[in-house]
Amino acid sequence: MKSGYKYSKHHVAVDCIIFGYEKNALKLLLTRRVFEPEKGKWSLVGGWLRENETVEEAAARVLLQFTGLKDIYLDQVHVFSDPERDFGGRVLSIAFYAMIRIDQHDKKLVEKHGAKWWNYNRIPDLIFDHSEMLESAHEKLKLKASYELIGERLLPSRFTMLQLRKLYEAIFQYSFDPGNFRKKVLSLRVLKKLNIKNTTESKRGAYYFSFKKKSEFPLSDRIVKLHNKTSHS
Amino acid sequence: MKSGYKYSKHHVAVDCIIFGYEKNALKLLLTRRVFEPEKGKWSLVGGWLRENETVEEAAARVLLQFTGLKDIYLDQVHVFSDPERDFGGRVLSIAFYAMIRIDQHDKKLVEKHGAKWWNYNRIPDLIFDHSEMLESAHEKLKLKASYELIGERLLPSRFTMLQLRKLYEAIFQYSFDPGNFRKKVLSLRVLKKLNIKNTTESKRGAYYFSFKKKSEFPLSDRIVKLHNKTSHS
DNA sequence: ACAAAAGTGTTTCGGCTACACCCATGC
DNA sequence: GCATGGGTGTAGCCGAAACACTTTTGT
Repeated sequence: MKSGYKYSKHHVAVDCIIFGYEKNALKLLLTRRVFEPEKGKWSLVGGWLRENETVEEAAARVLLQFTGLKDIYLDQVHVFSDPERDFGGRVLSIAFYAMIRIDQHDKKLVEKHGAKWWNYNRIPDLIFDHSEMLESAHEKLKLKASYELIGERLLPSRFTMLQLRKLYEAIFQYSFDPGNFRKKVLSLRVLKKLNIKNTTESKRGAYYFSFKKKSEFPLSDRIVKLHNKTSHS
Repeated sequence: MKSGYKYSKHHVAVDCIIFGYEKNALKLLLTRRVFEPEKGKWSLVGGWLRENETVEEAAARVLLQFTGLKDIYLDQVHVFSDPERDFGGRVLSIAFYAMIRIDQHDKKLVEKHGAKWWNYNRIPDLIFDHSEMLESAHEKLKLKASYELIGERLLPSRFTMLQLRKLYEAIFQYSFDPGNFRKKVLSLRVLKKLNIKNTTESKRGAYYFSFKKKSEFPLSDRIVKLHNKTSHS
């Protein structure tokens, strides 16, 4: 592509921290690096940025290639740009984190690329600064999860309150009070209770929930409090 | 610099959203673009990434060049990478926001570069996607200011509670209750009251405050609550 | 006298926490 | 019967919000 600029150019990569959730455990998709340097070592899933795409498109392309999934949730984490970070030369890397539903992805693609899902609390050593990227991504995930109820992109389409809570406990490494967690989550009015019970995880059986679609949100939820609010002068 | 990689390379720029604060108003440093395309139009302060520096170093270099200041607070905002975003060719831009004390910077440098401080609510049209960058930076600034007391890097070394509150009101575009704001801020225990009064902004006079240095934080502040806390199993 | 900011006190409200308690059921 | 998760209720605490009120001083 043409460019009128005459300054130095740089290799740019995207690296994806791909979170998944299965069997009450937070997971991460890692791959063995297929070229030198550090060939064969465990690495985040990444790829090179091409001429005519945004970094988001590059990350989505990499995700598609490794999981067969489109329209995956992606969010920029940070740019890592230490000139020495990649032993093979100066490479900027833009880290993204993604959330995918493990039950939906293409396992054969994962195998084909020599990738593997790892339990989040047993991650092997990673190349370069990938551990640092992972940590930043985890922080960002926690921030997001503290602002809004996540799970729609990690859990199966229906799930019990226990499964949702275990997801949060895995993300925050913290035990939440079951009753309080339930009340808080339900107060957000983003879930709907299904008339189906899961009986595999408890004797009594627990109702399944799913995330409401946009069209299912009632229009009449309270918009403003009924008393005065200080407004800007 | 040597590189073993054989993939396409990209122009990479940094653009800085430089916040300042003066006369009870939030300000932004903008410059006139000095080369084509869009020469002469208002733009964020930016520069090209060089071979042997991080993007943070590039941003700091640009800041030094425009303000004469070192050790400025800088934080990554977002990467903007639409192939069409820069009319002159494919350029990735990494946006940073910075906070500087207007009273400390070198005004001659600003003039020399044809830059100018703008009142935040009267920003002119900006080139490319710079308005979008600005908006993202503002969001990020608000997030930071909601988590911790900022002002140390924007206000003079001593300031009144009124000045601090006006800063927050400028950032959030919202009027805060003076009494409640004061109590909240003081409860954070990060400010110290000086024995000097400012009498220019009120008849009665208001004590100056300054941010505590690290060494001034008491070691004996309560660390944990004295009752049990649910811990992770 | 009055306006305007400084600074303190008080009441109310809502959300979070801890925890008690009953339910349903498989073992 | 008992252990386990499901699910509901409630008392206490704490911080935010609203707002009253006193102080000080320049005009």
